[in-house]
Amino acid sequence: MRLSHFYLPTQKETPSDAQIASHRLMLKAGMVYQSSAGIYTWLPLGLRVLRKIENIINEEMDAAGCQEVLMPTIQSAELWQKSGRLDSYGKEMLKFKDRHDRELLYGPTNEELITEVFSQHIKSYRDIPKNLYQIQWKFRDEIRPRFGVMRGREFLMKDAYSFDIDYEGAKKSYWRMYQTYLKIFKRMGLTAIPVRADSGAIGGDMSHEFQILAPAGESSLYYEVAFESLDFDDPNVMDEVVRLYAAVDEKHDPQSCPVPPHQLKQSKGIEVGHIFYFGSKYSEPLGAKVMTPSGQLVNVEMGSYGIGVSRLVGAIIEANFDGEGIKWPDPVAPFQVGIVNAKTHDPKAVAFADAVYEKLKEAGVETLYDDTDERPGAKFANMDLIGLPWQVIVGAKAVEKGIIEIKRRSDGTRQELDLTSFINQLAA
RNA sequence: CGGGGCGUAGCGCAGCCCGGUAGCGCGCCUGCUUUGGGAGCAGGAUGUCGUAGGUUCAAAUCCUAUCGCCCCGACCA
Repeated sequence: MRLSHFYLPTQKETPSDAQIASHRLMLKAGMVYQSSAGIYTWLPLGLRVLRKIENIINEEMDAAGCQEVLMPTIQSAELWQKSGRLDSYGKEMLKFKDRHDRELLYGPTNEELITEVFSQHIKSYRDIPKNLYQIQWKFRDEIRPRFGVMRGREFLMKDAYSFDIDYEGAKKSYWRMYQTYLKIFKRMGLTAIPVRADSGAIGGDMSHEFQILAPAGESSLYYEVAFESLDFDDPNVMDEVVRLYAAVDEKHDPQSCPVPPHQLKQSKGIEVGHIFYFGSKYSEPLGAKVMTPSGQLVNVEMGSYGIGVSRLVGAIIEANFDGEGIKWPDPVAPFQVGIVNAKTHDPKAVAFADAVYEKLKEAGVETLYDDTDERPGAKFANMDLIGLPWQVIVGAKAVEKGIIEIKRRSDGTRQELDLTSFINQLAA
């Protein structure tokens, strides 16, 4: 993509509304535009990151045997009456009426709807277990939205729902998701700590929140220091993770905590995922029953599994930035490479940079080519701000010797080499 | 929902107390110079001063109402 054709409204000055780093950087880097309190327009750069995150989630969910569906954002209030949540969910739920005076709502979550969808066709134990998920916009009318996309009113969420014949099956589904979540967050370059949690309005017995450690986080949690030295590539890591202690502060009782104080750490965390087991809480009132092998009709056993997709964009930035801007982990970066031609006045350098761009494109590398007439300093500052993992700088040596300068955004290291070597290095 | 703050050019702000018809920086446009870390000079464009009433000869400024946004708290993924 040529920058001259790309809509990237970066800003030099810090928007006054932004309090935390990720919010400030997302506005400065031209990723989002605030349309209302807690409601954002995603601009091209931000949307690319959102899509990267969605893709990782899709891949891992599919690999875990789940199937994607897409439910509507607007739901009938009638359904929520059956589950009893129409009133209990409270003012966070946005309700309105259509022209026929029928009450509708903008879905804050989808347990009711998915249960109905499921029970339309699934009647036998032979058809389960199943795990259906979607990535869809939700609306929760927060009292006070804040921190940009980290606590918006409208937000993109992956919500999955498992259906099993009995508790044993449901437990298996639960732990499969637990493991899948660790993989998903790891692929995004994050270390997520699964903490025991309250199940809140969703309800249920077994519940874990997945927290990213960050000072800007809104949750307070306690965890065993051993979490910090976990090797997530170790195949046995699951046993280890499950054994370790971690809890949100409401669930943490210093009296009964099994971990001695010197092995316990306290931190702020950003909740990026939450999984629940809730049995027949929704299947019973909504009549979702299946036949067992012995011919009995039983309420299906359910769990639900959320990931804050749009929140993750903010959370990843909170975990990866410096004074110059964002430092995207490779798997979620909007582009892998940014090309800066530092000699826009030199036709040979322009031709060289054009060629570099074409070759990277041919090699299938996602590239943003700053082909504008800005001065080098402005281009460098802009590249650092938007935080692409690699910067390719075309300067005097490119024209003379065919050597390009490569800057790694994450640690600032630079190397000089030819383009082919760089492409090979990317492929490795 | 309680407490506080702010709405003036695309962004950041001054002007308001003490009414006299709007300004600064960045950005944007033109020209010349410049060209490896957000350039310099010269010229230029851009405003229903959030909205609606009111007071006044005259309102960005004073009064009333209203809408929006932000911060702290409580609440929440």
